[in-house]
Amino acid sequence: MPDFERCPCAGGTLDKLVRPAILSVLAAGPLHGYRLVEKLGSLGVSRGVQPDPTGVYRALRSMQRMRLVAARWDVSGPGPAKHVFRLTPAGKACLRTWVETLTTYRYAIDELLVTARHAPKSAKGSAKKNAKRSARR
Amino acid sequence: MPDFERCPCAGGTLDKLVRPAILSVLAAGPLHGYRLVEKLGSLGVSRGVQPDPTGVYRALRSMQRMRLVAARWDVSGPGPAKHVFRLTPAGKACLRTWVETLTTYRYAIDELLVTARHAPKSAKGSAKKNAKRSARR
DNA sequence: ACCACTAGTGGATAACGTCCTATAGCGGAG
DNA sequence: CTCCGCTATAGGACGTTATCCACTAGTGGT
Repeated sequence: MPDFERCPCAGGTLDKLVRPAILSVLAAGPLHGYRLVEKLGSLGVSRGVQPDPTGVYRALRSMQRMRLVAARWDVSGPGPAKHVFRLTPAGKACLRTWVETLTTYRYAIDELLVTARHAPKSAKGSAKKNAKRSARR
Repeated sequence: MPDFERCPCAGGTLDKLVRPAILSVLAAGPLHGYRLVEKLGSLGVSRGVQPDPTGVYRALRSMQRMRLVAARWDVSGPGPAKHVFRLTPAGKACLRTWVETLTTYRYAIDELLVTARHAPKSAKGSAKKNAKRSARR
């Protein structure tokens, strides 16, 4: 079997969870981008690896344009200025929508897993082409 | 609250499942693209709507280049020529990898759902910021 | 002075899905 | 007979999203 390192099946391209993850973390309280990245990295959704900061920052700006999060600059503490984000009511509504969507998505994956585990078993067990699934459809 | 019609949270962009879905369907036996699209549409992963044929065809060609599926032309029946695809052993291995990946992914979604449902409840519950500001750098 | 860490960003690229359009075979309505 | 519509496949253009690389800037340690 070939190496599936850069095949989507290896999971490298399964994403789309950055935004709901951000919203989830922000739901616990305002936070600035850098800490957010750290939290996301420890969230399990990231499977151990720190998410790309650029992606997080861009998602934040996008969500800010959508009024899902509001931002302010914090220059009080030490170090560089921090961009602190907090959820807006719209962001909370968005998160609730995400919960519904992800629940549906989870069901879809469940169903797909059942379908996937149905047939493939062994590499040569498909000698039932004559078995005819008579009814059906 | 704004309309979330074109927000990712509405689920319109949750995808990445076309490839494993194709592999799953093909695991049950060879099929040509058009029927495949129909099957995928009735699979629940598609939430009722037929997947975009172009996307399916492109995924098929991509997977053909990766030797995950093999194709032949069927001109025996009536109507236009049909491109019939079947899984290769590599394709079956890929599907098994997908099963592992999606299982992991499902766990990540579960965890994210737990996190998401943790805090947001009402719009005013986050009055605990003073509680633990002391420690931590 | 140099370097590492914190904090935030822009550019380029690639993957993937989606909309619109085009083709070819073929069967039925007018 | 022509037009229409369904089956079946495919290309072009576009938008979104993630990732890699490089950059600015503050702060403190060697």
